[in-house]
Amino acid sequence: MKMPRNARAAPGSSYGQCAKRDSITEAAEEMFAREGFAATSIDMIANRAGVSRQTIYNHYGDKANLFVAVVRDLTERSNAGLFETIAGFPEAPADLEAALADFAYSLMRNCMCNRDGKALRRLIEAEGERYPELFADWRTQGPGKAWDLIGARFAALDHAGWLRIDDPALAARQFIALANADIQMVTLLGGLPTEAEMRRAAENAVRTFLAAFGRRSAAHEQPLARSAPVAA
Amino acid sequence: MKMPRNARAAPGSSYGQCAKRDSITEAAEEMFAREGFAATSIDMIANRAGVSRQTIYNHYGDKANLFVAVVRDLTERSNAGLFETIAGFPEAPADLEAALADFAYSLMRNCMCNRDGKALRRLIEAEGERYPELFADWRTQGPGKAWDLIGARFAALDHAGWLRIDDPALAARQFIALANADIQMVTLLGGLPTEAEMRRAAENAVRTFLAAFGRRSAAHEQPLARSAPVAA
DNA sequence: AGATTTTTGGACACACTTGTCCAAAAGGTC
DNA sequence: GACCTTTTGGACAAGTGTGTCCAAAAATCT
Repeated sequence: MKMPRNARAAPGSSYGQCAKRDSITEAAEEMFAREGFAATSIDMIANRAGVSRQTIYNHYGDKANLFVAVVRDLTERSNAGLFETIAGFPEAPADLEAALADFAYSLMRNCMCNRDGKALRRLIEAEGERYPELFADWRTQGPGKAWDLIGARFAALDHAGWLRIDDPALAARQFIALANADIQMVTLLGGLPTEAEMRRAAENAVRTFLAAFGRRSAAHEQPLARSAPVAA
Repeated sequence: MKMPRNARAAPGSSYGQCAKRDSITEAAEEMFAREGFAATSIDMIANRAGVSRQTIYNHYGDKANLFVAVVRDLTERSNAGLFETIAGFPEAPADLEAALADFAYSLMRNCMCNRDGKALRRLIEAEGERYPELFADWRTQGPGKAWDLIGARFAALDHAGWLRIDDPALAARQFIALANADIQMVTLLGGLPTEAEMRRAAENAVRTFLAAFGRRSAAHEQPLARSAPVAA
């Protein structure tokens, strides 16, 4: 009985099939991200997945095919995590600075600096120019929407009197960029920042973001007395 | 007569030699950056350089050797351009916002978004994790020093009453990060932003930077009347 | 248990790449 | 022109990678 290959959570019958498939994609994600497309051989993937080489050809037919499957998988998971994280944007926080720092932290933790985010970023940097259509989906469905969504949240905070923001999407991009300021060097060289580094990066980013976009009238009488920043 | 290979600008005799060498490194830089180390073959480089394959082996002996030469070359040129650009940091500008925007623009134009910067970034992203020692020099001699230098300039502007900055190096990182906010998507996918895009990115970045670190007392009486940002 | 499907390992052809060797050609120097 | 160096092209061996074929083994379904 031939089973459809795209049924992800088939009940019992194709359990083994999906397990093999998943172990293959997982191994391929790791290897492609670490070594790049050209430097990763099918045998390396088969080895890491604990699977015969032929099984990979049975499932994916082709190295290129496996690669696009990996990219699609990574894109879906990455975007899903992104929107889940955005859903936790602070609504009407008691402490705006702390709430935004928490949000920035979880954005780093769950999206930019987790395994999927790192892998996807490296694949995009390595192959994005040669195969732009491969990542067109990611671009429009991921960051494009994220900027709008976060921008909308900022606009809401503006409307509620917490912030003063003219261009919400720009503010969203700058918020993320500031969060990246302290960790870009780590991620660029292939590493992942520690949780403490991400915490500090989030705090530094939000302090500057609020200095630029915050309304100073409410609780902070003297804008001069900003707390001393933590060296990164 | 055996000529030393490291004399870059030897007078007349080895003119041809250096021309060959340079055309090889130039071609290798292009190919390695575009295709990655593994996917670039010596024949492709020889072809692009208009040189026999054997000549490459005569000069560099090894593919790996050629690669480190490329990285070193790129690092040197990139860092030199970086410091040259930093030397143009505004001293006592009549219009601080315009001056900083010009500086951010030339930083993008001459460092982050030129050919060398793009090539180096891709090589680091692709091979930085596997060969960290290859890029250790770049990291300490390039961005590490740049942050300190730019930070010192910011500190001077603070001291002169133009800005209010607690952590100069952090401000430098955030300044660069803000400049990247609008162009990171373009560069990530392998492209280079247009000059107009870089101008707008610089203006957006500096507007937010000054909103966070600028002294509002001087000329701007009402901080509410920020000019409308330009959509990117 | 019997039937069906998937998986496995190994052999295979084919193409590509690296790095070497070498003799002929081209180029510059005195 | 004679001398020396570099360059060239081509042949070559060794290794590696891709993708296919196939029969035996294992797993799964009924």
